Amino acid sequence: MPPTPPPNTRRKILLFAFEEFYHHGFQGGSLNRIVETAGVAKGALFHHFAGKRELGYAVIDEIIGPILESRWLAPLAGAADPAAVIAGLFRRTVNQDVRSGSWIHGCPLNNLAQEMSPLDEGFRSRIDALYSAWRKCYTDALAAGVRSGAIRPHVDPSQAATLLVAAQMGVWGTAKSSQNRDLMRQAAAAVCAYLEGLRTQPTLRTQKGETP
Amino acid sequence: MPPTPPPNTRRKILLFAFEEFYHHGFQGGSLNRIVETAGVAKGALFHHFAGKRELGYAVIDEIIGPILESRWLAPLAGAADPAAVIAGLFRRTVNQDVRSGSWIHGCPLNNLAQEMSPLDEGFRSRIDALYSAWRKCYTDALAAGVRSGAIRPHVDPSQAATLLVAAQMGVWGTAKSSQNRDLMRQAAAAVCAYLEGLRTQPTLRTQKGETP
Amino acid sequence: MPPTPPPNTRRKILLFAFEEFYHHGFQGGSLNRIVETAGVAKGALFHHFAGKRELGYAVIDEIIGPILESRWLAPLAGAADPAAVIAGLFRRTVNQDVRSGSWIHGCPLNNLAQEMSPLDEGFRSRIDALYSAWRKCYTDALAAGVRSGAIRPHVDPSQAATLLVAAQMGVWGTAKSSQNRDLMRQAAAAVCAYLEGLRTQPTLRTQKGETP
Amino acid sequence: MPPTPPPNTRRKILLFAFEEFYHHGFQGGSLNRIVETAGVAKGALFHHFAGKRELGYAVIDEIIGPILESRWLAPLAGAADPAAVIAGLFRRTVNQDVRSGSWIHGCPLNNLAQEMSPLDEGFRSRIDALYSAWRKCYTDALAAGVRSGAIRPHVDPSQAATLLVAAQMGVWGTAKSSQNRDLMRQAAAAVCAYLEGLRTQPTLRTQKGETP
DNA sequence: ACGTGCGGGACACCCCGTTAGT
DNA sequence: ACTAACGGGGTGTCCCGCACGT
Repeated sequence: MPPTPPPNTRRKILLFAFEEFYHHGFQGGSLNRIVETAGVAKGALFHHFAGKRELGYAVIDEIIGPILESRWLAPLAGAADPAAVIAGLFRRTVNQDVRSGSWIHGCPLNNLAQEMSPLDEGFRSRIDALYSAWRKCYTDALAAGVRSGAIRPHVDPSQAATLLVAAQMGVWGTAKSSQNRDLMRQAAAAVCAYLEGLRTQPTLRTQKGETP
Repeated sequence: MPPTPPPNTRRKILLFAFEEFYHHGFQGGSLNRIVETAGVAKGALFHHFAGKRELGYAVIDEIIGPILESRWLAPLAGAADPAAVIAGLFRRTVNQDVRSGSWIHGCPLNNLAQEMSPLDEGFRSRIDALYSAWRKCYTDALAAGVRSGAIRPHVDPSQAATLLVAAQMGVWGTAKSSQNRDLMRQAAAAVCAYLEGLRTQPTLRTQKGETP
Repeated sequence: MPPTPPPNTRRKILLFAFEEFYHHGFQGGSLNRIVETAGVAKGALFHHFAGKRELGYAVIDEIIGPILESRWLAPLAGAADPAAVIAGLFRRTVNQDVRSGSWIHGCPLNNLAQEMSPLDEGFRSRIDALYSAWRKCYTDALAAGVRSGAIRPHVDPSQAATLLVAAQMGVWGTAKSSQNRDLMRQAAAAVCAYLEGLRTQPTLRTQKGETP
Repeated sequence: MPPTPPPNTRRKILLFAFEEFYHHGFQGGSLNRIVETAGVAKGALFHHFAGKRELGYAVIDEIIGPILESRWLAPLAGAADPAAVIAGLFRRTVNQDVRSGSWIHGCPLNNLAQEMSPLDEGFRSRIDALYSAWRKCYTDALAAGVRSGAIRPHVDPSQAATLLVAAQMGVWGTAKSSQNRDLMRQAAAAVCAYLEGLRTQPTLRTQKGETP
């Protein structure tokens, strides 16, 4: 076990590549800029990654995937009231993105999805795998909710999950093109209202993480 | 009456530019390819448009805007049952896109929105104007429905319109990254189910243009 | 005799072409900019001039030549004390150029000479003709001064004229690259001192047109 | 000790760039021609220089500056009779340029000065620095001559230096636009006569390197 | 494991010139 | 006399990728 298990050039490149592609798109992103801002040489990049495309793949696998897992999937584990938890995630993430300013750049996964899915099968399959996992997570949680009685019985978990993921894309897309905080909040509120309609008892309105 | 029954090079460039940007994105789109496939010279392109960016603006203004108007906005004029009409538009357009194969490339407007909104204010404002018009059209139609009794009274037309437009983005985004016809249809069905929930009397399920 | 002998598009083009080439050089000058600022169409330019090169020739023949004649040559006609008159012209023109701000761009004729003489024989011969006329004018005036006794007898008029024209180039060149008014004035003063040394009697220092 | 006994691509590019700009001007010079004649790739050029402008800067700093130093400045170091040395430099350099044929293209520094000084501050300041050094060198040498008695006491060293540098511009400018060897020699002779007038004792007329 | 120098190729841009037409 | 549309070609730029070297 080395003291610093090398300065981990590879990880550094990945992080700056994520930023670059997030801000300029994949095609518009520049490897030169990445290595410059990361403070490493071109050779280092090509030592760790076979090319620009493979770097993009790695960004999805090693950066975006884990973010999705920790932000959207893990919090749902064993949720008693899945619709309420999902609504809470929406509200919390919207607030986080508005505060951090990253809401202007949209959702990293959706950005790559829209830009690269039709152009490269490697991107498409990786992105699709993440969205599939996302839908499956929601589907399972909602199905459990139906069984436990927290979700209305007539709800189709799979269909609702598909709509919720699609709506997530749409909410962040709306934010990006409108650059209007209120509109983004309104879109998120509409999703929350839809989620409320899935629940059995229309209980207390507010979840944790609300902002004034 | 123009001097020559115009060969309308400008229009030809616009159409091929739309195709190019639709298939490769704006940043990935190549002016060389556009003039090559359009069969015009570089000089002609730069005679009609000041540069790549202005060509992109013109594509939005003169191609995408009218498509949006004729496909999604005009059919809603004076609709007695707006939720049903919107649901019909969804089903019809999904079917059209699946048949034409264009569903793989997503929604032209959404593509540009995701790629260019944060990078260029000219793109952002034009795209936002179209989405705003879209939302306003839905809002007005739903509000009229509330007044006429076709839409449930507790529905917030503006919020529902925002969700519907966001969901449209999401449906086509889902299609693009999954390249799965059934998933796209499921997403569209979820939107239609949501729309059904907005209506006062749950009448006969099927609109024109349904496919199994 | 027409009232306005057409709006004289040709003349307008010439004047704006002179400005353009004066400010951007001939190679760097843009015909598009010329016709744009002149408010005429490309066709008009190519109707009056066979091409960029011929336009440049016409600028020399019809704009720069007359300016040279009226500013530097005509005032010397029949001068009793040629060295004093030439010195006065230097001082006056330096002051004019400093006031008008054109000193930063140097001498229009010298600019074209340096840029185009080795590249195009048409330019070179026209420019050389103007400089030859300039030198001949000085030579004749100095020779007359020698005969009249205003100029010291041992002075070689031709050699002195050559030096004076060369020094004029150098003064304006110095001004352009230094962008230093004092240095330009110092260079002009050195030329005047040289001229003073050509005169027979070192009389009163000041000529007309001095500035404080 | 560099890794490989360096093929010194950078130096090769600089030399060919100097030639290109000397013959076609900076704006008229073509990077394509430079890399082609130098036998290097475009990428190599842009690896060593940030762009055309920076390449031009480097040509001034690394090629023209040293030439000026070695040809005009260094020979004056510790000259006992500065006016005679300067006159000798003029005669020698004129002869060199006539023999090599480069006199047709004028003075590389003056060419760039006339073309680029008003267009780009980076060029202007670099060029001005060289001319300032040139003037300072002459000024110091003449001032030393005044102190040692080799130069007449009433001579203003600074003013004379300014005139000499300006005259150098003019001599080479005259050569370029006239393409007349005799005229160039006459102009140089006029400068030498002027220099002779600065000296205390009018000694033997001829310096080394005279040609008929 | 990582850095330097370099290879080509493609890109957007824009320019000068022409032609068909009024 | 004057114009709009158009033709190609050339420009500087810059990018991705590789082959050495340490």
